[in-house]
Amino acid sequence: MQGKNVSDIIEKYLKKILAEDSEVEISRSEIANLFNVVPSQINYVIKTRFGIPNGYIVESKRGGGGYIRIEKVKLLDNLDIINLIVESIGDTLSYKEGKSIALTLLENDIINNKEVNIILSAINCKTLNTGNKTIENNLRARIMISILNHLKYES
Amino acid sequence: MQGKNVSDIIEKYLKKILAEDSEVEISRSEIANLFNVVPSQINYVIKTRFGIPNGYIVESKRGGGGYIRIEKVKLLDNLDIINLIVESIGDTLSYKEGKSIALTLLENDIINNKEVNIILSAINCKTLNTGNKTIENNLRARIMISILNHLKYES
DNA sequence: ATAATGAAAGTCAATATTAGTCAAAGGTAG
DNA sequence: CTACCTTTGACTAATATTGACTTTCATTAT
Repeated sequence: MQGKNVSDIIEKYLKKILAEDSEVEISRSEIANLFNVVPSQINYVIKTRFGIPNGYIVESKRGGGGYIRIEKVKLLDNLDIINLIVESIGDTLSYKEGKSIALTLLENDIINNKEVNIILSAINCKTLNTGNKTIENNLRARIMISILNHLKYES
Repeated sequence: MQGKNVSDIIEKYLKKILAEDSEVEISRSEIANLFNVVPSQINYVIKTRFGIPNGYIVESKRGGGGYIRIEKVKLLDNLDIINLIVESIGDTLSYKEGKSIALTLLENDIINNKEVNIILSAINCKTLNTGNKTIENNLRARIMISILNHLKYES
């Protein structure tokens, strides 16, 4: 979240706009130029910081008049988004992705700060470590899905 | 306890900042350089002097713009109860036992009903099933202990 | 209409830049 | 001497940056 690397700065820039507008539409090359980075870094920023787990949906178009549009989704307006998140998990989940999901739930007032911490404790790398990363990620996915499914009915 | 060794000096340095700011963010290599030690010694200092028992939480990020952030947290007054429960768990925990722990926490106003349900979702038999009951119970113990440890403080 | 062209964005893998782990070696207190 | 703590460094892991190559789409030329 700090500003020592360009990806974080670009993330902040975009989120600042999204804090007011619920949607941004950018030209990849323009933004890349603005921050003096290679165009594909914009894809990197989007992929790592604006996925469904983070509460964003991204659309884009190539060719002439191309664009990238980032939309902030609201879980309360549309509980189906939780299903999207569950789908995006599939059967494997890293801690980082799990954390993004928990923070998205927090932002949408589905859980509070204490509950974020409970969830993060449960899916923690140290906690879930079994010596096998694949098994760990499968387990984390199952735990997160179980929690999400429960939240669907209780909130 | 005095500054005869570098680890103590680094500890003091960081705690002096934390006495005013409740949070420090450092670059591992910079601090290592500042005190003329190998980078991994910073990890040693953090591990031995800034753990949860000491009232600190540590977050970090690798790669470009990486950092280590140390946050001082406020320990809560339910410490004794939670410590007792943690000790009673050991390294194995059945779902039934886990459920009674969650209910004990509820009775003591350490968590609320929703939080009980989140915990139960996480330690559920179906969620944690790996085909091996022993492993499942070990895992459940680790998850519960991790959650309990985080319930000791506020962030 | 169809094909060629150019202007976007996407993918992926190599490289760079951090921090983490672990165990061996070196000190120090009792 | 022994047990514990500190220091060191080789190896590992995660994250960021870069650029060559690919795909998609609108426009222009035939």
